[in-house]
This record gives sequence, structure tokens and C-alpha cells, in this order.
Amino acid sequence: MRLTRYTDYAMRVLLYLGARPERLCSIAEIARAYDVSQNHLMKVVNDLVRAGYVASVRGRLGGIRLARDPGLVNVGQVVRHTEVDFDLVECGTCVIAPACGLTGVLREALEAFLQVLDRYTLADLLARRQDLADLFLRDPPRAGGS
Amino acid sequence: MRLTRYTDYAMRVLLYLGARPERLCSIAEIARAYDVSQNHLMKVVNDLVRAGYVASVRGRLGGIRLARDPGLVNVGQVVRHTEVDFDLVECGTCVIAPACGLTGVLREALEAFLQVLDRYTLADLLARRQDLADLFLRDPPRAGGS
DNA sequence: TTATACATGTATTTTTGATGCATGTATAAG
DNA sequence: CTTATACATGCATCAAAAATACATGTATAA
Repeated sequence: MRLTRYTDYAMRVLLYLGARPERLCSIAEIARAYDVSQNHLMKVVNDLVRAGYVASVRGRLGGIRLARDPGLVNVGQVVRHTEVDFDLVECGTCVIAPACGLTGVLREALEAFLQVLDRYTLADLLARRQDLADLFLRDPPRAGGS
Repeated sequence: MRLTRYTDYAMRVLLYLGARPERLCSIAEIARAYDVSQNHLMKVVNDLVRAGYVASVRGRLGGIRLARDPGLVNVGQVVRHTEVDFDLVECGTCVIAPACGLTGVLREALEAFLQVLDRYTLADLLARRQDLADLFLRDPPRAGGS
């Protein structure tokens, strides 16, 4: 069970921009940072622009930035937007559909999955990241320390 | 986001066998019923046999049947067994791992997904199926009826 | 006017899951 | 004891979908 890289990249772009709120970032820069296809990332970003998550500035010295406060970017919403295919199994050809009890259970499970994501915003993710970074940086480990 | 057909087929085999508890079924028969690759299904079934969900009888007049009561076959357990890859995103190459807040949230969401499946057994699915079948068969629709 | 950065449609490539093929093993019927 | 049938298993091939590359267009600041 996997999400597409498309969704993965979308989240990474938002995280990247969320961590650099005071300036424009170029798509080329982000593609370089994550070592991914610039062309692909361009499409992901454009999708986020159309959806209103990211603002873009064309032309020389242009770039992209978050279009909303990270606290207003819901993770569930983003994933629902970027991940198109949520059909966990292929019921179209199955002979026991629609009388199959599995589909309902899977639908319920998927809903639970997305509801967890609905509880978080980009701001939460950025905060978690900071928490972890603090953990690593605050108190440098030394021999015998715990 | 999708499960593999491998998992899909595994569940279908269990449902098929659960609906026919009194006899042996051949893999060829089930493959025909669902119109899927017999070779692939053979591997899925063998996996279920090794895992103890299905009992197989070799040789002429052989076949397969459930090895446990449907009430003891947990859906979450089966899916965890058949679905190998639960890495929702590819963190291996990502530069912000392990300080990325996304992984924890995704892990939590996945856990919620599986916990829903953990609440159901094969018996539940078969009962649901019966409920629906009843709905369709009990009271044949007639013109103008509601 | 030019360099740069986003926008967008169309190939092509890669990945990975699904399928096909070949061969082996076990068992009931005759 | 031979044969037909059904499960067991490894390897090769195919197909679908996602990722990537390529080509071209549009906007804007220097």
C-alpha cells in the first residue's frame, strides 16, 4: 500500500516552503534539494498553485511561496487532492460485488486513515520537525550519557 | 492508494471458501469464478496455506478449504500478511528524514486503517454479504414497489 | 532585448505487480 | 502400478501506471 510520489512531492514542497516563509523559492532549487525530476515537480507545484496552496511569481527573480498560513493547510485535504485513486481493490470485475462485505470494511478503514490526516495541518508537521531537530541539537550526546 | 491484487485475491479466496464450508474447492474453479489468472491464484493460495488460513489436499479429487473457523480469521491479520509493502512514502532518499513530521502522521494514519480491519473477521464479511443478498432476494422488486 | 522562472502538452522510460510457462510432487481411481 | 488430476514452486515475460524527459509557450525583471 503506497501513496504516489506525486503526493509525496506535494507534501515535501509544502514542508520546504513552510520552513522558508520569508522568501521565494524556485522549483529548480527544491528539485535539487530533494534530488527529484524538476519537470515532475513543476507539475506537482502547478497543481498546488491551482488548488490555492501555493502562490507563484513568474519571470526573472520569480518563484513560489505558500499561499496560506501553514495552520490552514490541512494534510488530509492535500492528500485527498493529490492522490487521485483511492479504490483500494478492483471491484469492477469482481463477481461478488456489490454483495461483498469487504468493500464496506475497506471504505471504513480508508475513512479512518484520512480522518487521522484531517487532524493535522502543515503547521503541526513543521512543529514536529522542529521538536525533533531540538532533540538532536539541544543536548549533544556524550559517552555514557542517556 | 491501492492494495495489490494479491491481497484482493487472497480475500476473495477466503470469502469463496467461507461461503462453501462443506466441500473442497479447486483453485481452477475459483480462478474461473473470478476470471483471474490460475497461476497467480495458485501462489496466493499457497501463501494462505503456509500461513495456516487454508488447508489443501493434493492429488485427484483434492482441493482447498478453510483451515479455521471464519470467526477466527481476522481481516487485519490477513491484509498485514499478504500486503508486504506498507511504506506509504519513500523516505529512504528524502533529505528531511528522519526529522520529517510527515512520517509519524502517516504511520498513525496507517495504524488507524489497519485497526479498523482488525475489528472484523471473515465471518463478519460473510454475514454482511448474507444481509445484502437477503435484501436482494427476500422481497423481489415489482413495478411501483419501493 | 534578454535571461530566467513558471505553465503545459506530448513522448518515453522505469518500476512493479500480474501473468504465463515449465516442471515437480502427491494422491485417488482404475 | 499406471494414469489423471490437483497443489507446489521457480523462472521468464508482459502490462499498467507512474515517473521522467523533451519541447514549447508565457510572463517579468534587469
